[in-house]
Amino acid sequence: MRRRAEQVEETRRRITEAAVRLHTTVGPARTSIASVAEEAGVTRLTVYRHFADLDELFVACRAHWMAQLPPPDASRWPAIGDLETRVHDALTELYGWYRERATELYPIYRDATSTPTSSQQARAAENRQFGDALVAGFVEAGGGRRSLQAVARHLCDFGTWRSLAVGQGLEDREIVEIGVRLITALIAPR
Amino acid sequence: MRRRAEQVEETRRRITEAAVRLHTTVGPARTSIASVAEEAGVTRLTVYRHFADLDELFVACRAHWMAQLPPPDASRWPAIGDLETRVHDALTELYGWYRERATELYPIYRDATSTPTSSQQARAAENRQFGDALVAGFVEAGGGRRSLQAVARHLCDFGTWRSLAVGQGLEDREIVEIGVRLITALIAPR
DNA sequence: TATCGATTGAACAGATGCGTATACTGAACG
DNA sequence: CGTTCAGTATACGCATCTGTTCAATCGATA
Repeated sequence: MRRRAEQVEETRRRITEAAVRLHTTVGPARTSIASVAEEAGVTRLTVYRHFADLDELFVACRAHWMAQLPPPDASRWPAIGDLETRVHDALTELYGWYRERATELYPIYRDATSTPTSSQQARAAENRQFGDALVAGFVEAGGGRRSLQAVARHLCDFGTWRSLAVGQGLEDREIVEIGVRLITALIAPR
Repeated sequence: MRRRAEQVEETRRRITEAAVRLHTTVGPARTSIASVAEEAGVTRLTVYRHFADLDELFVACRAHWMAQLPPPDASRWPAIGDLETRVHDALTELYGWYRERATELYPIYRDATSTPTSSQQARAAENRQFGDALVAGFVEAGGGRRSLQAVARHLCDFGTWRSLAVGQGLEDREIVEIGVRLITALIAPR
């Protein structure tokens, strides 16, 4: 029963991709089971057969979407010893990914509260990893370490990038430069 | 027909305040005409009689809400000649207002897309005024003026304050300090 | 006291979504 | 070639919200 299983998987894939399409366009808040079924060219019942609810479907979507173009790997950032170089390279990498996925990322970011709690926590944890990797080895010293870590996380947030890139029309290198200046200004003694 | 008019106004006020209560708690996205009517202790028909649709109601709410505790007046900021002092004082004032209204402001900020276009534009314009007043007289010179203006607006955005205050747990004075450092770092020659 | 008008109460039709049930189709499988 | 089962077609009951209609109420007003 090889071919049979393949067809089932194919259907599941079509549903998943239809959901991805809706999540990244109209957004999770307006993505109903009915609309997913229609988008996938499938009956509502078929969707129910594969996914218990929208949350389960969302988690599958997230995995599918992330696998296609994974975000930067922050674990390599701390290896860059010079902080200015590190912030520059890391933010360039991260913002490049944000820009590439901006239109798809925005509806999910906007409708974050319509998203399963587990996914919200996953995104928050991922963002924390970015920020912490950005200033790893530097937060331990100095009195303003709370601020430094907070700013690092803020700089790695999609909302921050979007505010400056889309909202204010800045180019990535300009935003990176701002980030570098800010971090170095916070490290430097008053 | 003085008293009669008063009672009509009273009903309108009850509806408006009920809507404010819903907008600032469950958010505009989940505020239906039916729920407003119920919250106001009034029939749906009465709501229809006073407001054509939810957008009209929202605009009335916004005015009512703003009148009770108006945001800072940015027009006085440019008078502060010393940039560091100006940024410090202005951000302290603005962030204080944000913190005071944070819980009410958040649902509106989150459900911004469920909000009438006119209100969205009004909020955007207001934010631009804040940011521009923050660095008025300093953007004209220097090559990084685009960045400076963009950063100023970003610093005055409710989303920025919320990211650092609520998301990262910073106190207002810490955020203000970050803003001051960032602006001065951008002004200072490389 | 009679009238005007804001508000009510009840009801209608329509849209959209949910979750569930039934019987049917058709192709892969043994 | 008959069984199995993913997917279809259709339907039901339930919930929420929408916009509209009609008759009834009830108080301020002239």
